[in-house]
Amino acid sequence: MSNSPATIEDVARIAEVSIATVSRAIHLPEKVAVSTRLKVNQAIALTGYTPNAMARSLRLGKSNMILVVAPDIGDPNFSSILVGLENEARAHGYGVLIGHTQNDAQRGMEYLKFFSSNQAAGMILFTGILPFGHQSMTARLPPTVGVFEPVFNGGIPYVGVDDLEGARKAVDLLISEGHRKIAFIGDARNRLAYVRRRMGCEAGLDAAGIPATSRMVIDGDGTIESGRLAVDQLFLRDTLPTAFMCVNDQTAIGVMLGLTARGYDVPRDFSVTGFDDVPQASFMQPSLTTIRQPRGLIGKHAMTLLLQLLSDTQPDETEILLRPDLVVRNSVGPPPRR
Amino acid sequence: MSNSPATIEDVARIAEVSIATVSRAIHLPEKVAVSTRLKVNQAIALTGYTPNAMARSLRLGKSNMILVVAPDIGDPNFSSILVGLENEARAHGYGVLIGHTQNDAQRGMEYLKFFSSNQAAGMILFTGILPFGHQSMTARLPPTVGVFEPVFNGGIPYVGVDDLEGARKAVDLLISEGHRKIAFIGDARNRLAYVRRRMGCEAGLDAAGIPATSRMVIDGDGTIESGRLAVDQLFLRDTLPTAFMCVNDQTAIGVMLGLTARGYDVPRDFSVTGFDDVPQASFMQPSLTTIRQPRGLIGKHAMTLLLQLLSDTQPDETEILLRPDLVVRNSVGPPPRR
DNA sequence: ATTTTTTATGTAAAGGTTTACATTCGAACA
DNA sequence: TGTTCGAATGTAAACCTTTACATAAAAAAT
Repeated sequence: MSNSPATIEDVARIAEVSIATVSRAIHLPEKVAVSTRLKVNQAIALTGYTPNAMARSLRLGKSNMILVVAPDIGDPNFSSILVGLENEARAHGYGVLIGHTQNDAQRGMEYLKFFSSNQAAGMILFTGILPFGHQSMTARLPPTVGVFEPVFNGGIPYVGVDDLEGARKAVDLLISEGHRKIAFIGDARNRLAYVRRRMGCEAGLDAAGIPATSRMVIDGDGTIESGRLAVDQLFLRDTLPTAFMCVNDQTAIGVMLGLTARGYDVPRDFSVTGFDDVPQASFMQPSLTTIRQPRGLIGKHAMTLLLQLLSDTQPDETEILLRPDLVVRNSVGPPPRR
Repeated sequence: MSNSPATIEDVARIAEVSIATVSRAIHLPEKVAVSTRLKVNQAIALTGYTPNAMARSLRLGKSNMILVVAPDIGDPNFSSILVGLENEARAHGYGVLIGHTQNDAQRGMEYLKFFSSNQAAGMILFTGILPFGHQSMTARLPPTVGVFEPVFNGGIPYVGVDDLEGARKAVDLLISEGHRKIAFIGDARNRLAYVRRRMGCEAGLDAAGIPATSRMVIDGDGTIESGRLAVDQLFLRDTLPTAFMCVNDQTAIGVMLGLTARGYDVPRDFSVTGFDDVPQASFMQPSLTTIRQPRGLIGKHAMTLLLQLLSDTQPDETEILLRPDLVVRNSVGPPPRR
């Protein structure tokens, strides 16, 4: 037992073969005679040999790490996807490296070092914006898969949820409860999620024959605070909605807090729906009716797609939209009779 | 512009120096003449050269990755610490690799490959148990720092919160509100956090001269469900407490749900305190009074400690206990008059 | 002016793999 | 028996750094 880790050479010496044979016994076992293979395996067991991944990566010019970049790794929405990503990666011998940008392009750029220095083979991106300052680099993009939002650059596959269908489910629930005056509370209009969710909402309203005059739209920035503000803005108007369909849970939580602060009861006086099903949603009082993102699955699919990309397999699809589920809780009821 | 990334040799050729000089210009700039340094830097800029981290690690026998192992990376408690860890690591040129064990020793073992294959230099461990099956491996432990709980093996530094002080703050609040009959709801008795928090609780009760007969203890497993069960168990007794001091927030949430389900109002009928300040705590109805773990700081300190270990500096301390803060919300009030 | 010291740079080895190519050996074939 | 082929193994180069050691040149000391 030496104190430094065993190398392929140690194994070769003990098995009385050349290092090439050891390497082959590991990676192309069918190319080496059964008897030798046995000797090699015994030697490996004896020495506790594990191939040095650095030497391997250097030789192969390929790393076995996947970089996962998110705006905020503390975000609960992010962390549950991470589980799916990591499981899938590990199952294929890859490790997961994480980074967060805080929406700072500078920060994003820093993570590119992992590619130029060969430390990562591919990237999972949680934001629609590529962390690239210079367009020039776009040419040498590492294999990348987007999550949640399509990446702002053609040709990058992404995995998300069918926003349109999800939004439709939410608005249909409200309509079926009898709501006719529905406000859509959005975040940023340039985000695809916004566009799609709003389209789903409008489609539902259209189908129910609800006139444009009964529809309201307020945009914020997707935070709890912006939900609160949206309520304030609406209360300045002469007509109020009976239901708030929110572009995400944070906004919905803000809306509920805003309504509660004004002394109203949800769902007696107003109904509220969210989108995402963040962990807090079930702990709100009342608990929030929302659309669930199948987060574990999203992670799994995204990683599968990336691994396909890395193995030069043409990926099956370039856009995977998973089916979102309506989670009925207690923030929706029939509109009050006035 | 070749399509393969520039190597040190490309830089050397352009700068008209040897590769050794380029390497030195990067790592020991003071050892190379100003004029040459300039030439080298220009060549680097021109080629966009980034050192190949694999070759570097191979040569140095050291990786620049830190493995972070947690039972569950989806845990919100975990993810906010991750932010602190990652920031500190990145600031020192290290990357963060993540893994989760689901409390499965087998899984834990898998992550050890990152060390035997030289892919990680050190480890941050979120559970008190080392992911080692064979004791024999203990000898060759990678540099490790524990978080939250001390690692079940002497000599491994750890960063956590002063449980005793935190618990004391919680129980003192309850006592100052007038509570005399206080139940401590715990998780597993063999966990150090349990022991310390309970000691803090008892110390407060002692100081207030509260007799043993007014103290109750129920143990569960730290989940929401076990909090609910604890309430059920207590209601089978002849004397009830007026306040529940819970070993963590999950338990406290369970207790609140259990009390609410029985038709009681918190804090009118019973007071409840938690420990941790998980994100949900502020969204409960009523919001939960609890002890905050300074998570970002914990992560930062843990990584600092590990980096010291890696640079062979004798770490300043071997146990860092951060000061926990009492977060007063709405789950505590005076005991009801009966 | 000569020797010694210091400073700047270069040469080459080493780190652990993988793999193209070369070699050996036995089996199959004519 | 001699030739050809295939299978199994070995040899050595390459991947890209860092750094001990050697060398050369310049500065300092005599």
